[in-house]
Amino acid sequence: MEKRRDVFQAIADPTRRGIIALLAGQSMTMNAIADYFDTTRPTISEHVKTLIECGLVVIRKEGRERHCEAKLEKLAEVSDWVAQYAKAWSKTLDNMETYLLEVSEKQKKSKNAKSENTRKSGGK
Amino acid sequence: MEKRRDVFQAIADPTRRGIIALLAGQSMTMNAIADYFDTTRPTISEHVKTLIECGLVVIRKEGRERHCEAKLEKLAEVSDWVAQYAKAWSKTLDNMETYLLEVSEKQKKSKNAKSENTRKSGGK
DNA sequence: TGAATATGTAGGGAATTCCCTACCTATTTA
DNA sequence: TAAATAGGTAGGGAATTCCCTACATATTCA
Repeated sequence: MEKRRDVFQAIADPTRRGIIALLAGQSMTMNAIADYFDTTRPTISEHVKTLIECGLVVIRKEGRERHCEAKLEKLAEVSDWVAQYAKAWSKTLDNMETYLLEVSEKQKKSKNAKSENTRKSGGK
Repeated sequence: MEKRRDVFQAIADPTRRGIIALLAGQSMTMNAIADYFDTTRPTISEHVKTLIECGLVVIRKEGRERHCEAKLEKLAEVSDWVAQYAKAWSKTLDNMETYLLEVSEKQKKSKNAKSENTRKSGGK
């Protein structure tokens, strides 16, 4: 019964991409997430579980609540995979480059004393 | 029973990602593709069909042969989706930026044959 | 403590996925 | 033209996915 739990599989489902979109803005409880969708709470719970299992979401317990936080570093696996084929479509490439440059410029300016990124949550 | 045929679903399958990897280098016939995998030819044929249906592959007929070509612009849908969350993980962001800059430099200047693949071999 | 709240999970059903073995058509070649 | 070659597709089976309705557990509140 071993299911395939990789990031590619995780983001294949539209509802899970929706959950990611929600959590990217702020962390939310299970119920709050479920309110955004037509499906039932248990179903959302399962989707979040899937996201947790592949490292895209972590849970912060707070009393009886579970606050779900996006942990989107794992999406790097996807962008790495796509990036190796980026040379095939230069137009999009330029857009992306521009976007990324812009974002990282902002980051470099705003944070100076923070340069450790050595996480090891679910790493492989 | 309409199946969901979107790019996210298409790249969720490891074999289909393998086919994309193959076709990114050069176009190949169905049989040639099938030779690279353990699965049977009909199975590969189905996978390619899926890729065609979501626009990642096109077919050029040549006699009784079907030459499959990668048409990876559609992957932009994926990279766009990922890019909107890129600000969340700066480390990977830098890698990506570096990579993309490098690639586009090559494009802007000229076509030099320089292939350093800093791929991580630890697939799964 | 008992009720309400937040969430997890079991069990199951319908649809889909992934793979296989035939079998069928189209094209090339002997 | 018959045989070989390239490829498509039907039919089916096993596993997985996605969703649901109970039901169970933990925490907070009255």
